[in-house]
Amino acid sequence: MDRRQRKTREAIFAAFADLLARKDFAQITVGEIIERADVGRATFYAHFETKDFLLKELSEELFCHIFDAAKPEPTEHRHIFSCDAPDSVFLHLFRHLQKNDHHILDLLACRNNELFLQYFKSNLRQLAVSQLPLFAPRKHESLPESFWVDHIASTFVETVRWWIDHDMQESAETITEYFYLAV
Amino acid sequence: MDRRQRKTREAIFAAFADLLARKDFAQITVGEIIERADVGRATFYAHFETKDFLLKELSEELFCHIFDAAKPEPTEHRHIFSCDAPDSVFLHLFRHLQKNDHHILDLLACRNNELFLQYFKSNLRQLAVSQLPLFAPRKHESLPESFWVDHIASTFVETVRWWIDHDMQESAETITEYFYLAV
DNA sequence: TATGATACCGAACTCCTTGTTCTGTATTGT
DNA sequence: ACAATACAGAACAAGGAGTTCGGTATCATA
Repeated sequence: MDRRQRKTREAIFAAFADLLARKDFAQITVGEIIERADVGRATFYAHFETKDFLLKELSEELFCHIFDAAKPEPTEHRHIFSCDAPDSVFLHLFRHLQKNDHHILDLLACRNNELFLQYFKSNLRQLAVSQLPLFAPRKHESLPESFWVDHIASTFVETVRWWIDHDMQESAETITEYFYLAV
Repeated sequence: MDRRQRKTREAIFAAFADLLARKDFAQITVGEIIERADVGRATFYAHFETKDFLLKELSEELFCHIFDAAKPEPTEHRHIFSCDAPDSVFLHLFRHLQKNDHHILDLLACRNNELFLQYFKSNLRQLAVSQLPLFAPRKHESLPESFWVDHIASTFVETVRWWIDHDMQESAETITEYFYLAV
């Protein structure tokens, strides 16, 4: 890709993420984004069809990053990600989130972004399916799998939100413990 | 309150709820609302400061209705609302929702309405606090209460959403069972 | 039934945001 | 050096939000 394109794209992403840390998605205007990104109006629309597509692409990029880092390698066996193992996949995720290196927390803290949540949960569901046997098999048998998977994904998101609302004072390990206790 | 005011207010609420069943909150314009409600533009703004305030007031009215119907009477004892009791408060809620008599399901199914969810969860948290001792005391002791309460409220909302997504084929009793198993 | 207050209608208006189109300029890869 | 392409920036049309105002209908009260 052209270096100019890359720089413009990154500038828009950065400006957008900055704004998301400050205000809700719905309140952010294209005018603000291009001003902060120092980019022409036509340029913005050459890169992103609409503001919603910008959020969509940003979400995809963020999750591609965080979930690739968290997913277990295919060569590894599942049992090392068991609930109490210190290197649980979810502990990895919580640790990754704690660093907030890609503004994911800002997107989660900001409300009015159902699209973002859909991506998050969609990725989490995939993860949950692979981890399903590790979650209390007793429940697993008496609940529809889709319900169970949804519940794990939702609980993860809500756990992170609770963490954010409490200024993330707990360690990633403690939060992981809460998560496993709740789910 | 003046009869004219009441009628106008109700017409706007009805039109708004109708539209919410069809499209997302963000996509609904004031023009559509007043056209469907057959009400003048200035009249709308005489009743509701903005479109967001309309959602706010509608939410308040809906929850006032549904939670007043669901809350246990102060004269009754808490223990009759125990987990397995057929007249659990949450079963009441699920039954009430199933009827969808006040368009609450439409508001839940429609995304992009974080404000509505805030009201829902706020009410649910109050309910959850009063029901707390009935939820697996083992967990209760090892988790912060606010986390626990949030988790119950969130799980309820997500359970309803799962129900909606699956066309509400399950009975209210079955969903209540799922809810208690998950939480 | 007369009257003053209040709610409503509807049109015109301003302001803001979105998304498009255009011209000229700068940067890229070759 | 050159052709392609990405950019800036301004001007533009379209549409929604919220306001203002003069005229009309409905209310409560006497």
